[in-house]
Amino acid sequence: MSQSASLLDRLRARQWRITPQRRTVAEVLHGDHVHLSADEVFAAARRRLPEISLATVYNTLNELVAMGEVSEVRAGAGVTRYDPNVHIRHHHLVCTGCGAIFDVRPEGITGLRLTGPDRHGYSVDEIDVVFRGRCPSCAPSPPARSLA
Amino acid sequence: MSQSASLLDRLRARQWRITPQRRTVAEVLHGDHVHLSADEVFAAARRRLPEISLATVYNTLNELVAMGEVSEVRAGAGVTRYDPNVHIRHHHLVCTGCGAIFDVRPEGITGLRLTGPDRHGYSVDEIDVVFRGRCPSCAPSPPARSLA
DNA sequence: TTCCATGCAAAGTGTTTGCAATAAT
DNA sequence: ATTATTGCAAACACTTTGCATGGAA
Repeated sequence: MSQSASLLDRLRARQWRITPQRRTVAEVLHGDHVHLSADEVFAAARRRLPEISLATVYNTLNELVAMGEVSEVRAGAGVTRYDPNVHIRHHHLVCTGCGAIFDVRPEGITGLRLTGPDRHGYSVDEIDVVFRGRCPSCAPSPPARSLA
Repeated sequence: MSQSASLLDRLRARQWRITPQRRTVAEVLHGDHVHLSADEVFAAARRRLPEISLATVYNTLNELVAMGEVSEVRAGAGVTRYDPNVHIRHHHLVCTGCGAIFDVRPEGITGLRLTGPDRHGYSVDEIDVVFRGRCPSCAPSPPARSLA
């Protein structure tokens, strides 16, 4: 269930320059079911290290993503969240009401693939699957947008 | 291959108030493999109707999405594209190099589902699948981000 | 004639960047 | 001592909004 080494340990192993700010961000991102937005990471980090700046949080998150230690999850329009669980292959279940996210390991995922013509000559590196629906709290069904 | 009725026809059927601006946006969005950003829609619309404003393009796109006649495709960081092909179920193949998008109908998609515990009590309304890779032009492989 | 859509420009988001001061190795 | 990181604030890209004008039905 848990990662073999903490994010921080993995960063040390990479000989990444550890600063109080980077360490704090890494600590905030510790866990298997964490999906925080940059602002949330900033808020949480600030509680432990009041002088940290938002720019540093963004810089750090971008570096973690570039290193492949954290992945970005696009939950919806303009909503980017950061997921430190990059070691266990998984996908996401997103609530269209409140934005809550769960990691999931769907059935049938192994059969997914693009056949010849549909590959369009691409080399496929990854497959992102996002299940969208309503969580128990936002229950009923979509807020029935009125239209036309 | 083609939609039974054009987007514009569908809008008329909905008794949507047709203005030159809305008609132009609908015309720009005509087709099965169209994935334009708001800016691109604006640029194309402007060629036909120079006095159209970007705000109107955004308003119109948002209304089309709310009506369910166009869907938003989140290709990557901050890139929202609009896809008028909402009648034929399909997914997307995105090039991580140039951002090119293709509609695809992957094999094995029907077996995809969340079993009990993984459903977390959600009612699942849709499943988005995005294949990411490199198109023939951006060929090789990822630009190998340097790190640590 | 009534009501709604438009255009404009200003205001909002969320994110990135330049640069001098500062800290990690 | 060297070199990279930080914080700040300004700059950015994208999107939304308020309001008076103009156009669709």
